[in-house]
Amino acid sequence: MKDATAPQTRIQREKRELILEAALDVFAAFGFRGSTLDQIAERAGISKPNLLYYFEGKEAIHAQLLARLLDTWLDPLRELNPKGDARAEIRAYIFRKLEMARDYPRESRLFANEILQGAPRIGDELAGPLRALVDEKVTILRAWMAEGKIAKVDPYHLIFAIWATTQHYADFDVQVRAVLGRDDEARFHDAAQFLEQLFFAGLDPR
Amino acid sequence: MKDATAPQTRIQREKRELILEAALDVFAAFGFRGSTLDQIAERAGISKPNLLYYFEGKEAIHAQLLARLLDTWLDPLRELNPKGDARAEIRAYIFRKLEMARDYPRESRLFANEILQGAPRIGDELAGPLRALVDEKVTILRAWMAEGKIAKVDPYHLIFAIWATTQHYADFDVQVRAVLGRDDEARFHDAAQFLEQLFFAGLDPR
DNA sequence: TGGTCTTTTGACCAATTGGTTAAAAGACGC
DNA sequence: GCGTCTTTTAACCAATTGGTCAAAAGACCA
Repeated sequence: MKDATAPQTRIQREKRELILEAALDVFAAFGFRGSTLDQIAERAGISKPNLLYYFEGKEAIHAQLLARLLDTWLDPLRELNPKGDARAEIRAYIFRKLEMARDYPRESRLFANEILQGAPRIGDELAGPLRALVDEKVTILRAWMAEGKIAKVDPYHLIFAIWATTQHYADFDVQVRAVLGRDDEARFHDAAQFLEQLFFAGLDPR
Repeated sequence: MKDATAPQTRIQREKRELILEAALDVFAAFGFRGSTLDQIAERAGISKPNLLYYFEGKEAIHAQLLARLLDTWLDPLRELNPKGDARAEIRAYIFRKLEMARDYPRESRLFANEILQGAPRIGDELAGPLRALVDEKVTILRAWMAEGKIAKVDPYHLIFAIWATTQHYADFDVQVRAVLGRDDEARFHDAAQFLEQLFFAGLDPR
């Protein structure tokens, strides 16, 4: 085995998935260097040599997780439609990002860990595809601003603000929980409502 | 030596400071588990046994850094003055936080790493003093909202949004740089201007 | 200059790390 | 039931980890 390309049997696909699932837990919590193969193997319920039968090594598992992540992470931004209504499009983008923070917090933390550590493994991805996509969407935002559809603000920092405010609920989950109280089920509903107000009205009293 | 309480000689104070400085670099970049004493010793330019002459161990160095951090991290929020002008106070708070992200990015990342990993060492600090401080300031924000000084929004999520948007420039620095281009010196100026607009007017076209 | 206290380090240690190997145990078609 | 291929693991391994120790090297003052 050990060939990552085209896993064949059902059992191979399942085991690889099982390992990636366990690895996501561990890498998201401790970062690449802070995670160990023993931890991952134990969480996956298999032996370490068995784990290494399915993946070439620690790097390979991490790389696979990052590749998958990057593939879907930017989907919400890609969907920003220049032909749609400006406010509706931005609102939808914010909500999609917030949903991702809610539904895929481990992926968000995996990404946060990688960036915090200087993006040693996805630096090229950031400078290339990510930057290109952002530039493209910034053009759309600028057009909307020129048409008077939305306020004239720095479009780059607008995107950063959307990333920051939404991902915060995944990455800083422990802090949010500590402040709001143990299990606030309305958390994401309240966050959505707040972000809507913040981005579309600011703190100006009406 | 090895007694953390009351370091006496000048040389002791300097060496401990040197070590903490090096450790901040390393812990901020790799998190607790991803950092090694050899790394820290090398960056400090001393031998590992020498490092362990000044600190009890890896935990002790990390604990000291966190203690220091927590002591100053919440200062900006503490300064939010209930007797001041609502908008001016919030604006000042945002700017102070942004300044901290600019001037102390390593501290911000150290904190981010700790939270990302589930706050195993400062969980009590979050549930205790942090929560209490936030609750206190939320009361002030609610009063301002009742007086019509600022819009009625969820005050907790408002604080989260300020934390998220400002710390983003320290924690996700690599990503910000990759998107904006290598060395955008106006970055923090633009960020300040944008945040002012976002929080005090939103995206409504004027 | 000698004596004491502080500071520094080379040599070492047990535990853990990522990873290998060879052989055992299953799975599966016949 | 048999032969082959896949899957699993016990037993290792070299390197790195956090940490110790005893002795050397400085610092400082009489």
